[in-house]
Amino acid sequence: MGMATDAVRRTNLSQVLRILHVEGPATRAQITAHTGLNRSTVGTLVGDLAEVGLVEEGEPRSTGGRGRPSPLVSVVPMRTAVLVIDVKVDSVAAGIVGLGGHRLPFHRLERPRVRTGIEPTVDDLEALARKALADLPAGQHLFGIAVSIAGLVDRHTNTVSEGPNIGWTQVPLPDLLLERLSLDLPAVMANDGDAGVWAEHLRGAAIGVDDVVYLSGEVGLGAGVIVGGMPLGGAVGYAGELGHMVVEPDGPRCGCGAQGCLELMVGEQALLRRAGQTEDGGRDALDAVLAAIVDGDEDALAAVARTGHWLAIGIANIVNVFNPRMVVLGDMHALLHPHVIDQVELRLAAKSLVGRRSPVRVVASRLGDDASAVGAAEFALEPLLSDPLGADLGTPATA
Amino acid sequence: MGMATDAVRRTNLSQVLRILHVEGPATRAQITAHTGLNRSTVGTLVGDLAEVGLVEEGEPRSTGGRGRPSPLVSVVPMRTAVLVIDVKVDSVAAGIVGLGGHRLPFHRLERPRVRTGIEPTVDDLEALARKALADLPAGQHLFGIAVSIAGLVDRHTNTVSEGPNIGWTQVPLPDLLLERLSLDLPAVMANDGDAGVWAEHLRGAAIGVDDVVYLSGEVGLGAGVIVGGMPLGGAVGYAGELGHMVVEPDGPRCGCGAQGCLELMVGEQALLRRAGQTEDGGRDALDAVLAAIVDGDEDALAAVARTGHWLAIGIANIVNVFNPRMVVLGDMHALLHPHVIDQVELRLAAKSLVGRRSPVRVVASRLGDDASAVGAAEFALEPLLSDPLGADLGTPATA
DNA sequence: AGCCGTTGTTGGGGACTGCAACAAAACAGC
DNA sequence: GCTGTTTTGTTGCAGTCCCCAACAACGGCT
Repeated sequence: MGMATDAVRRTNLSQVLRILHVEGPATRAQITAHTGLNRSTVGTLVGDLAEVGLVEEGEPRSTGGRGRPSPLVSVVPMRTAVLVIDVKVDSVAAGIVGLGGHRLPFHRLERPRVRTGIEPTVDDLEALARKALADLPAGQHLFGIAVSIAGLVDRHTNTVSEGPNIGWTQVPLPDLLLERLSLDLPAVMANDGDAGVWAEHLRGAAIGVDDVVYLSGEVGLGAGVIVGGMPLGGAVGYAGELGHMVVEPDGPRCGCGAQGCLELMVGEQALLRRAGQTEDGGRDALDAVLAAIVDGDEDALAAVARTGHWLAIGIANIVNVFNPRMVVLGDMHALLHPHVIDQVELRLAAKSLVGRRSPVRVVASRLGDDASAVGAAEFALEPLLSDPLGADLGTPATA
Repeated sequence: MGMATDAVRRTNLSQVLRILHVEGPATRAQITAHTGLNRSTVGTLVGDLAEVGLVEEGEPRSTGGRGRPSPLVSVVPMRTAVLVIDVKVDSVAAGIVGLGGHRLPFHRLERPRVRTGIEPTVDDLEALARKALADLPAGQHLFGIAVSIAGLVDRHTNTVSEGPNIGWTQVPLPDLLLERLSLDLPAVMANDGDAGVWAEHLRGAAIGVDDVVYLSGEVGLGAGVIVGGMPLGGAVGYAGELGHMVVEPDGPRCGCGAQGCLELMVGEQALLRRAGQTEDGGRDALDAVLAAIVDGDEDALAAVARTGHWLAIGIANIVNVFNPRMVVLGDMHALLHPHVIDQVELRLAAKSLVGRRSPVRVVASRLGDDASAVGAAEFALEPLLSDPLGADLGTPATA
């Protein structure tokens, strides 16, 4: 891979667009300071990006300081957008996310927790996607489609290799959807944990933190990891299945074949069972447990403490493995955060080789339910951000 | 960080030197094919590198094919070298490693497994280092010093934050050594597992494999991880402490404060205890157990099977976490490899969500004892490889 | 009103790579 | 033994991109 001079231009264009995309509008002067490039260079770069319609210039506004006012440069939010599909266990959603992270309200559909087949789900997704596409003003460019799903995703083939809690195998979901929608667009699919941590890293609780682990308990335990600012993928994209780390070899059997996987010990079903609720009570049962905790109910407190115990073991392991600066808890575990954080921090301080020496912040998610969708959208936009002028900007929507 | 045109030159020089360093001598034509750069560009790049003495040109030699013979370009092995110090539990060593991975025989000193203090060890290291430096022909350039050590290494401060099996805390080992040797050189220090996996990746069992985990059992369980071709470091360099992943929460107490850490279950002491040897028998006791296995001794076989059981659990966890293409076993576990591989592969196929779908090769180390030293040397050479002309080539040795 | 400081713009220069033509060196065939 | 072919290294030229310096624009401050 030799590097030619044109790679310089590509890299610099990419950097400018990425700054505007991630950090919001900025003046040319700020871009200059941020990149270290020359004023004149930044000028031409912004000009090139403006020419293809990716960015635009606002009116010069006085900042109160001296000197010539600098116009704010910002991305054109909906000029290029992606269609996002989010497949969770308890709900499915679709929406439009534009450059700069601007997003229209998602269309979300709660659904019963039965192991439904593929077809009914795809039906739902198609309907939601059509609603989302209807939001897109005619003439706007659709750059791609992004799917986030709770399951193993083979990133090379864009197929769901298995959703242990959904019951699918080898489903080329993006292809199915594109066919249903009669669209021909680049597609990406990501595991919900991988997408979630990327979102929290770019626009959530972990902004500026380059080593993060995200744990998000819905029915299983979704997880995602960022090391050195880059998503951890592994050989085929299966990395980060932290929920299937065995922490109790004689524990209950897991659908994955092992016994005592972390997700069995800290998952929703375990908590509900410990609290005396029906395991499959879903969100209602969980709310009941949380209310009981607030009321000081002893059984509920004991149940949460038990979950906290295992969560602390799991996080301590994770800290020893990844030495992150931050652990973000999403979904159910975000709700449990205030009730388990003491246990977790105590264990990190006392019983974790790495946690004792390298401070770790354990915080709740900031993006909540939307994290995985936002992250998937960012993955889909990546080709555009890497090569702003070389990437095909997509066709104007004509639906 | 904006990219200027000079970065192009730096990158291309770096790439050419790296090719020669890692893959050995090559013709200009091969470099051209490998980099995708133009013939003329490669010519000037090689010329620049030759001018500062980093590479040299051999005689043109006919390859038997048609066409003008191309002279082999190769790095000048000992022109720039690093002094490597390797601190293991059972031995310490020092040696010289030159560009291209060429190394003079290491000076290794076995030592008793007592928790010796810092001073005696540094005395030994100084003596070994002086022997190693004496190997270096006068006039050769010493580029830096590299230390590999079995313990937590803070990569920002170059200190040993703790060697659980050595009993040190907060020791700035490279500084101590440089002072003893009256040298003033750039220093790097690395955890033995991190160095080991880097070595196996560049010059050992994992060449060309970009997602690798290395497990090396001496007294504890050293580990190192490469994800996407880059070493896993984490926030301060403590990542990869896989030996302190808790796999048996009610298990024996570990020096780290937790119970049931993996290294307690698969480490040398556990094996010796299970086999009826004294726990601190060291290499002799281990050899006895290995011999007993070959003889078919039932107790020994049972002991190894028990270790294999836990190793399989540990590796299955690791595979779920990292989705590697390869797991390399070093030191004691390399010796155990033939006796445990079946258990490990069985578990990966049956009880690992990721292992079942993404093939993992579990192999024995190829570099053995020298892995960590070789890897540390590569870390020390990194600045030179990244910026061949900008890096200070160091002063000619005058010892 | 005039000066100052900051910012954007423009023209020239330098560095680097790619391209094309030419030279060098060995093999194959007659 | 000679010539044509093939592969490789080298040289001069052109294109691209960034940096630099000078100049212009513009609002605040005195």
